[in-house]
Amino acid sequence: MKKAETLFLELKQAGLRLTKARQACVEVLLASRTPLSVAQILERLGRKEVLVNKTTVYRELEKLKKIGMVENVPLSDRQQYFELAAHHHHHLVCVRCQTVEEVAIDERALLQGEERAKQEKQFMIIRHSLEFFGVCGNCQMAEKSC
Amino acid sequence: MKKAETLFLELKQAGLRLTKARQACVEVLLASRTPLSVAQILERLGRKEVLVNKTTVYRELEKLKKIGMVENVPLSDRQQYFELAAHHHHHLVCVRCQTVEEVAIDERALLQGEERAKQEKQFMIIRHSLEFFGVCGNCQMAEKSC
DNA sequence: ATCTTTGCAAAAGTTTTGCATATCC
DNA sequence: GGATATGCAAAACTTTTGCAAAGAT
Repeated sequence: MKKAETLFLELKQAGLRLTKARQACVEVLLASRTPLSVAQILERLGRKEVLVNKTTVYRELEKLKKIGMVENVPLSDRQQYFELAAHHHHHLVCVRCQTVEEVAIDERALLQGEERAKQEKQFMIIRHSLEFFGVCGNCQMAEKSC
Repeated sequence: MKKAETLFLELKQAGLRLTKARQACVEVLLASRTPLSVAQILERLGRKEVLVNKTTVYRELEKLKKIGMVENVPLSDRQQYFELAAHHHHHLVCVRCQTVEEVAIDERALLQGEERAKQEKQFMIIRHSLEFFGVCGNCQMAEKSC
């Protein structure tokens, strides 16, 4: 896993200044095993005692996306979720309790799909997103006991 | 492809009444090759001269989802996209012009991922969602000419 | 007749914008 | 000093809710 210092260096190389808010946003994303919503990021910034306005967080994430450090993860249609691009992986989303876990996948099949997109549709693929939706173990148990 | 009549029958079997609004929503989804947002559905209902309130459309889609006829497709984090479950496939999204195309994929790799989720994480998988993001042929050409 | 469905208006939640001020290099 | 970044308030969007009226079986 990339260290914070490495990411900060990338920021400077991309021409972004090293501000408190920016560093803290990156640290929060780096420390999270799962994608985060803006609300979650704000909450975690608060815990670090770095008070940042939500507008700033939105703008910050937009900039980090632009330089390719952060990616959107379409877990929900109501709200954006973000993760470090370095964290890219696939997700297991519980439709009951909304927990998100990671799952390993053989990416070869996806590459095959990307290849087909390139050849048949002249698409230049930038990234993909694969999510599984279901019910986690805990929620299955909770349902049984009803 | 399923015909509208078949779907209407399924509605009745699920205990949903056959109203104008409901029929028209199903027809619009059936006629579309790509997932639709609520705004798009409203617009197409308008073209069919079936005037329906947006609240109704939201509620309708919720009911159709509940009986498994419709699915959410997480193409965007800002707004919901819906498609008939019978249309399930994978998408190629152009990040410039937002066009959505379909792409064929060997689903075996996904099944393998679902299997792993079941065994390692005790997840009961309901569905998956796979999207590719990139730049379509048209937009690539448009960019070159700048 | 009854239960379902609908429309409307208002509320709630998320994201964006404009502008003045502060901060970084 | 000059460009970048930030906070605040307000606006713009999407989605949800409550309730009374209309429609389907």
